[in-house]
Amino acid sequence: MDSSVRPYSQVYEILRNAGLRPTRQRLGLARLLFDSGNRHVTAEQLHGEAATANLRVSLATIYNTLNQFTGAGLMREVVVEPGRSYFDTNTSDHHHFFHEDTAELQDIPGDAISVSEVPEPPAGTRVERVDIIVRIKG
Amino acid sequence: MDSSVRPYSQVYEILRNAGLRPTRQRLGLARLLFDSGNRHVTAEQLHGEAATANLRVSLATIYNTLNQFTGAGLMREVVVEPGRSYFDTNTSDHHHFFHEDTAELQDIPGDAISVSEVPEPPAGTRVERVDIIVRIKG
DNA sequence: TTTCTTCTTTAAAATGATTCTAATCTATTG
DNA sequence: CAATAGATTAGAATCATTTTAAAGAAGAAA
Repeated sequence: MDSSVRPYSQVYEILRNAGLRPTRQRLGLARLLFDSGNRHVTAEQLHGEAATANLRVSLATIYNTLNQFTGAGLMREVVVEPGRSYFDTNTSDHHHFFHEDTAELQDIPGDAISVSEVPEPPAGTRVERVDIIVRIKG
Repeated sequence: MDSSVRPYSQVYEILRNAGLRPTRQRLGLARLLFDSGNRHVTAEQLHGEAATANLRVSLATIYNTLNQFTGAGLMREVVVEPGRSYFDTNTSDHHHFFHEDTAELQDIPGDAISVSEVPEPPAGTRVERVDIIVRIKG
């Protein structure tokens, strides 16, 4: 149980359970994403962090991985701005503040917000998810 | 008060009030947008409609116009999907259904939805707007 | 009207985010 | 350890949107 090995074992399981091969790049990215609380990242951001962490990963792989993680339910995609995607490691039922000045996303804590009445969806459809974005300015 | 002139007079005023020169393309687009109830359009869609209506407008002008109308408060931009922008002619306080299958936007009628408690924004910020997207599937 | 100035439109190029391609690697299985 | 199925990569391609610079139209002044 070497201390340099332990950090990997957690994300290793996450990947196995998601049916994704635990490759070097996926393990590294998973560690960056899941080892430090809830995170909101763009592909470019994560690419930069990977470089800083001496993890060589191409941008294409960042996109693949982010999409695979999202597909596997490990992350959620949050759309707040045209032309940029944010990925959120918090998959529980929650909503967001979006700082229009800094383009940063922030979780709205706990039950600090909720919808009083989810409206009846049009006939023949079902509600998949409700997204609330509270846009704020400095 | 020729019937072929009347339709223009309404949008003419809209543009004047917004401080935008009533050019041929802006008048035409305004008519497509505001003359038939609330609409949700993408730039490409509007470009197609303009062509159908024999209004020659470049795509760059469609984008310019949509952004100017939005800046002037005549429309609202609704972000639901990465990589595509919807513009809504309904600027009143309301929210949306988003059909994930057809990628169509639909207004949530009247007060059929509301936020019970808008959470306290982080210190030093104010709430600019609250967007609710109810994602539905067929 | 004619002219002048300013704002608009436009085609085409540029940009930025994301996806695809096809070749090269690597994890897993036998 | 060899075979194979899946993953990674650099670079090209794509798509929506913005910019550029030049030509065109609107408003104001004369």
